[in-house]
Amino acid sequence: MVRAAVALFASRAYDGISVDELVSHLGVHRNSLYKTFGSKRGLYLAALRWCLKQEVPSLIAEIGEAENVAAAMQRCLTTGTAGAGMDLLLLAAAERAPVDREVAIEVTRALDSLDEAVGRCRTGKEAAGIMRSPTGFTATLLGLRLRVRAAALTAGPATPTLQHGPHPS
Amino acid sequence: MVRAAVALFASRAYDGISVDELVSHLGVHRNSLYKTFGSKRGLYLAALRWCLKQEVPSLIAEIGEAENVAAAMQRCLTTGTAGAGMDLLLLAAAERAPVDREVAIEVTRALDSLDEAVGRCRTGKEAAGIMRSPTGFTATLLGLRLRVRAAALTAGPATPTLQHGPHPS
DNA sequence: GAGTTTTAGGAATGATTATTCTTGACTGTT
DNA sequence: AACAGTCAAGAATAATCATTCCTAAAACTC
Repeated sequence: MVRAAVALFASRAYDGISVDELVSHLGVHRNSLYKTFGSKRGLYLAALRWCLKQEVPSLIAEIGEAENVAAAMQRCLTTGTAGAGMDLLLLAAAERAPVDREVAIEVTRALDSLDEAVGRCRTGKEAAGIMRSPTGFTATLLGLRLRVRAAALTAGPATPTLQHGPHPS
Repeated sequence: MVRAAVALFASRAYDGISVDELVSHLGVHRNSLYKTFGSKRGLYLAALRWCLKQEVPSLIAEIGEAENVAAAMQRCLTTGTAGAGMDLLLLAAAERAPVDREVAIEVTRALDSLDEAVGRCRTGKEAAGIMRSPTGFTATLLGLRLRVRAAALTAGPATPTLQHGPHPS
């Protein structure tokens, strides 16, 4: 159930998802939603936390197994659940974190974990060009995913998952 | 007037800004808003287009005058109106572009212009490490600004404009 | 200075929102 | 079989949303 909520909250902005849409797509019905999570925001926070708890270690593992920074980026952008997970992180950072302190805390904690993983990784010091800190890796990751999402509507809905990858070869 | 709309739309998500808030912060009153722009979305598009038309050349100029890629990044992140302008671009890309095709077209055009400027710049080929295409520069730029915004609420409102710059020295 | 057109200001409107309440069906216990 | 409690399903509620309409004031023309 939370997984379906993650997919919905990752697709559009928080205010663009109505409770009616949640209960119809989640199978669960209105009363249980409020009984279990208290409010729409409660469900959102639960979805965000569940998503980050499983997404951040997954991304860290991908980074650790990559042989260089470019490969790590590629892995992060193409790993299985990265689509919905990273989109939710992206939306949370862009539109909820500035107005919801708990979301901000959750988001910064996740991003800091990623930074630390990049710094610990043996490929961390390879990022010497423009990204002098591991923050740059995380920022580039989010920025690339952002561009893919932003361009999705311009070329028809038949666009595959990734098109603007960092290295086409 | 459009400038004030840019500042508002850059601060929160599109659905989080009500028309009441717009007319009270813009000085102009409801009737003229609908007479001039037709709808809330019309005003949003006008604000986005006005903002991009003046922001993108400004960023391109900053990139062109920088002596290396790191300096270009620093310039882009600290230039005068970059705050509101880049925040609006960021929010438009994250939450409006996936659901509004005209916004998507506007955003991708702006980002592609930035890419082209980076590629033409004499410092473009310096980005050899992880960003093998100029797209990486733009992505990192957006990602860094995204992190600053996301972390703004975690450490109290007294945080200065930039804290997570790419190189603290 | 009178008449006409525009403009401001705010009160309706109708739709949609998140949340709660009521009603009816189902389950477990004795 | 009878009763207590849980749960689903949707109707009601109160607020807010974007948008339109109406009335009065102001500005411009002649």
